[in-house]
Amino acid sequence: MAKYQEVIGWITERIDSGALAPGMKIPSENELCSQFRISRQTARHAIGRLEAKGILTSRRGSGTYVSDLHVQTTANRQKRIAVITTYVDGYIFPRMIQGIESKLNDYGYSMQIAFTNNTFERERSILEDILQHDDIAGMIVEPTKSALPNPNLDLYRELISRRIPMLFVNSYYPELNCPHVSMDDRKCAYRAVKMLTEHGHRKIGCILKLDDGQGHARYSGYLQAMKEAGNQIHDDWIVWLDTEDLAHMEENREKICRRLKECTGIFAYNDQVAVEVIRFLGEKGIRIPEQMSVVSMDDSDLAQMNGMGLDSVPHPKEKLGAKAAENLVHLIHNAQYGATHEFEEDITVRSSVSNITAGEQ
Amino acid sequence: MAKYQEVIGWITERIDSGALAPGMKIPSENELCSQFRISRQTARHAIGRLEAKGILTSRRGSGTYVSDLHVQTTANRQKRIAVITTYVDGYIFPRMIQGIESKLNDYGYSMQIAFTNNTFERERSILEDILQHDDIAGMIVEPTKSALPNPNLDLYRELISRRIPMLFVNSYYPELNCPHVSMDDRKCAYRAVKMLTEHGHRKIGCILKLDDGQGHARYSGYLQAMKEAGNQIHDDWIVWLDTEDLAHMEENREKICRRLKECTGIFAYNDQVAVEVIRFLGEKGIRIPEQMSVVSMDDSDLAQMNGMGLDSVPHPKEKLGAKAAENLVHLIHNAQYGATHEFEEDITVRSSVSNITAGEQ
DNA sequence: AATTATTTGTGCGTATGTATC
DNA sequence: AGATACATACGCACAAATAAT
Repeated sequence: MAKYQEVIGWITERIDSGALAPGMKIPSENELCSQFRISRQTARHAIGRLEAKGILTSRRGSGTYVSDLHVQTTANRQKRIAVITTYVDGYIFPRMIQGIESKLNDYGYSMQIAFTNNTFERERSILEDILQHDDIAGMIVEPTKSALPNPNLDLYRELISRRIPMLFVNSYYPELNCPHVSMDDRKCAYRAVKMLTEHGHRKIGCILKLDDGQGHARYSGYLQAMKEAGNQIHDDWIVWLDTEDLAHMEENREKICRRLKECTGIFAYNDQVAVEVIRFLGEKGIRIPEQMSVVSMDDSDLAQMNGMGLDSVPHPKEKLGAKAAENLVHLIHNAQYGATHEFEEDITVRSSVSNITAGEQ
Repeated sequence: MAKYQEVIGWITERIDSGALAPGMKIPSENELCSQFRISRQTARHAIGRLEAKGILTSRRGSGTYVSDLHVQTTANRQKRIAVITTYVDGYIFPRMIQGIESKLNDYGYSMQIAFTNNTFERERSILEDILQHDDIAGMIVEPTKSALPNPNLDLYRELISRRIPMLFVNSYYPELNCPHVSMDDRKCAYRAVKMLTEHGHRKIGCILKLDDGQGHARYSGYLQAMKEAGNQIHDDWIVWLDTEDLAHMEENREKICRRLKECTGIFAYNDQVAVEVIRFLGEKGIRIPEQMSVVSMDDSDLAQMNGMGLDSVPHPKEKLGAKAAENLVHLIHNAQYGATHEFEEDITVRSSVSNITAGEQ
């Protein structure tokens, strides 16, 4: 290894470790000479290389300084934000993306986007691509299967170590300690289930998603509402589904119908689940809301489609996307900014919940 | 002026003038020494500066060469495609975008996206942003109001002069002579209207969009089908709407109902228009298809929503997006590639068209 | 306000190593 | 194998800008 490369290594290490902060003066050429026992030309060679890279700045008569990090980042990293979501087509996603893009645009940022289809493989290849180019100013990520151990945390950590501001939406990876913008899933679920208990329902089942963090948070809201109302909870009434189940709901048809047979009310993970369940019940001749009350979350288009009048807690969609974009921009300008925000929404009342009569209980 | 700067000036001038073309070898260090009567260190200093900038490349034992210009440009322009569409939320857009992203990803490209909301102002600021950064490998653009004179053609022409491969989707700007991937709007509209004529309809009205190129092409398909069936065409039966009208359909309610009063069939520009018109008719007690047959285009979710069984010519959505992405990638590798493709689709038959009885004619 | 020490910038000489042709 | 060309390294001298005295 060449001597000048040793010097380069020593300086870059000290910068990375923080011993040499941006703006600080590095040892003078002569000091490096005696320190490394090299000639001044060799020291100059090392400094020259780092100066060409933009890492150091020399001022004649004064010294050589570590470049201001801000100058470096704004030069390298353009005003482009990488957005990663699970899906784009349908449900709440287009409107959330619309909210992100629109607000980012207000702040002069452009948006680069990719979709994981809720698979770890795609998430990994997207992150690898971003790491390879390393030319973005920040990231907004909707987690993939956030309730399962994520095999791509190494890449997320690498991005964080490169000081790329990162903000999660809808859910978050608890291991990463990054800010997130989402619904307050626990509280919103609590309100949805409370809607049922206030209408006299005691036997309330729920269908949840097991691989998303939201599923766990919403479960906790369900438990709270049930406990508060003094309702008993049967494990049989709680159905856990994963992403793959949602794509093949027919397979779970019998299980769901059997498990919820005794219930008078159902809390569905989201509108997509609610619509399927209502269809299953309808095929068995069970009418909503007369024979079964249903509450759900997200208040998507589905909640009003096909004559559906589903009571659902609205996902803020554009509003959430815009808030995420806004907070990320703040985070870019101030790494200490408290960017986490959770929306508390009230359930939109339509016609999928009825009062329980005494006889039914 | 420093001696090494004179050398730098001499070399850069010879590169700019073309005397030193990319890939050519520059004089050796020793030759520069005698030529400028300088020491070898000074010559090395000059070469080192230019090497750091990426203008020269030294190869030990061989010589110093002018950097291949191609290497420079591909280093700048990463594998990122800029996508511009009018909207993202709802209708056919999410699925089209999904198709683009997925296929681009297969080819190793990432996607940067922005939405014009079908306004020239936003389109302009998006294009300005792209021009400023100049770091994309190609563009996929859904035109904004393609049937109206576009005030942003200067920016498109600037992008084209920078040899950025560009492909349009859904429609195109006729002034630009760029390839496009879209439906064959004329032929698809022809088939939709033919569906009505084959069911005996003679008095067929249509509601078209005047500011999109598709509106004009679909009108031409309508004319062809009507002419072929020997049907008379009344100007009164043809209603032209623009983007702003679509956002305030109520304002056009009376006009539409009056104009189409005598018709037995309607060809709607797309499902969004069809749904509104069917709602207007329903409010006047006119039943579909008994009293009025309706055909439409795009076959979006709307065509099956709310008990609708709309006969509609399907927009290829994902398929179209994927084809656009694929053809753009071909265009990037071969500027002469014939990237234009028009999909011919057959109408999806549901239940919004009925046979005309002799008495009704 | 002038002086002085420090620090980087420019320039030259020499020597040895190593890859290429 | 030898000539050529770049890579690394040390030595010195002086200029120009800066900072401290």
